[in-house]
Amino acid sequence: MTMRIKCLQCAVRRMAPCSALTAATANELGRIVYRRRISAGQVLYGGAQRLSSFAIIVSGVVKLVNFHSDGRQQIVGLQFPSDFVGRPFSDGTGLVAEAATDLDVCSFSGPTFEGLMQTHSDLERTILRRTLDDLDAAREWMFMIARKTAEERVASLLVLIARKMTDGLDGNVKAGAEIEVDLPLSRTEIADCLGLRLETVSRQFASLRTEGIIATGRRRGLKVCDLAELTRRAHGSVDA
Amino acid sequence: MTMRIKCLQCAVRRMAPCSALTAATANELGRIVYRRRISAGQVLYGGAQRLSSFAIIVSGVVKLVNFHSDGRQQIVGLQFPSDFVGRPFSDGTGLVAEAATDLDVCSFSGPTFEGLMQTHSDLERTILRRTLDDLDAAREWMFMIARKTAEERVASLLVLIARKMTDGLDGNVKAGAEIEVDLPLSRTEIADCLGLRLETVSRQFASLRTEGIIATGRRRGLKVCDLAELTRRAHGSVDA
DNA sequence: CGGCGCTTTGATGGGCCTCAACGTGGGTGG
DNA sequence: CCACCCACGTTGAGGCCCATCAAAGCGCCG
Repeated sequence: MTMRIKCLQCAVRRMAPCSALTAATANELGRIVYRRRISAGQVLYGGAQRLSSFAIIVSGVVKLVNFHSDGRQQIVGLQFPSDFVGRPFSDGTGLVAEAATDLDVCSFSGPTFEGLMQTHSDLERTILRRTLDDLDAAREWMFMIARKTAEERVASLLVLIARKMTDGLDGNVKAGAEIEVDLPLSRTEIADCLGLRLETVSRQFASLRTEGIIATGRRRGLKVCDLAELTRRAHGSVDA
Repeated sequence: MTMRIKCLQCAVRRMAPCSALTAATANELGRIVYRRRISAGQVLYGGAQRLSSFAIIVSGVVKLVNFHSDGRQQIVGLQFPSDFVGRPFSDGTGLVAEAATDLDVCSFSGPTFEGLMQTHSDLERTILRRTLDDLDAAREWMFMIARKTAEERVASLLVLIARKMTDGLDGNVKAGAEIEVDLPLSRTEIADCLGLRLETVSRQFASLRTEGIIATGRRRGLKVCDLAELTRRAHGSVDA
């Protein structure tokens, strides 16, 4: 009951998967959820311990990393507030979900959540829809990595981040306005996202900066001065 | 009834999604399925017509292509016999599923199949599991494209194809034996898969050929002479 | 202040792309 | 039957984009 009330006040309620559920299922979820703060660098699932838990992000960003034995690595996905994080029905596939920033999440134990999925088909359907969207996004991202130039990739990612980090906010995102965000990723992580090296990313930042399209703050600060031009440089958008 | 009998004789019965269903659901599916032959180049879903249908591949290979307005394109997935082809709950995402070879499929009309998914949760669960596997595969593939060298990519794809095209066959695949397959893709399509240009693919074939690891037949013929070495060159495998 | 992590900038080289020409097999029609 | 064509594959030469190696700048914290 208290849980239900909390959910009504939740910052991501409109977009989160829970909003697509029947009242009965939402109620069940409310009984098993626990709110957690997770600090940057912690692993949500995967890795050596074969962690298995599920979460809905309330604030913060999660990165999905594909590690390779020889040291090469690739970030294969990013999850933002209201996204669902977890891999049902698997003991991990070499993929690691790691907090890129500090997080607030609604967390569920693995077995409990999977059990609920089997008895409540609306929950299962919601997860299926999310998974299909993730799959579409992954394939868009693949195109970006395989076929776009370094500038296009950096621009694409910045547009994505700018959009994800500002929606949910009040009408601050009026077209043409400058957008200021704190990047959730380091230069190295951006490079890991885009299939580039960090030096290349840095050079692309410098290039966009001298052209007045973006401005960079001290550490992870970013100001998008000309979103329209940045979008143009991206030559097509990605979705997640 | 006749359908059920046909299913019992189906070549992909063991691995296809239908085998994971309850008898009742399988029966329902049997009532709406129709067997089709599809010739290479035809579109299964996506594209201008916003086609929506679902299929289980009995024989042949389907490619999922991401087209871009400026001509760039990328193959973001391959589907082999027993795989499920379709995109539920969407009118297409710019992705096109196209027959890479002639196909035999069990086909279902879009709305009918989606309706069945909503009333039969075991079907929905099966599709969810498939989708999760596809997502894992897509992310493995992403790593390959982003981080592997040209030789590693070509070797990875050849290992994948050799495996997919020979399993389901009788014990022909004894370790160390030579494997002969007909490639389901042209050089251009292979390049589209791997984020390379066709000339680069051709050169990698030449290099592997002179080293005696593979031999190439007249057109699409391929003989893997040393699967162990080819696997080593791949530096890690991909799954679909 | 000095050490450390992250970012920036520079110099150089290599891997793959690009453009171009040639080879080859399969189908066609006179 | 064979000359012709066309799609596809192969091979070569050159150049560019990005990786690599190296060093210096900058903010942060002890």
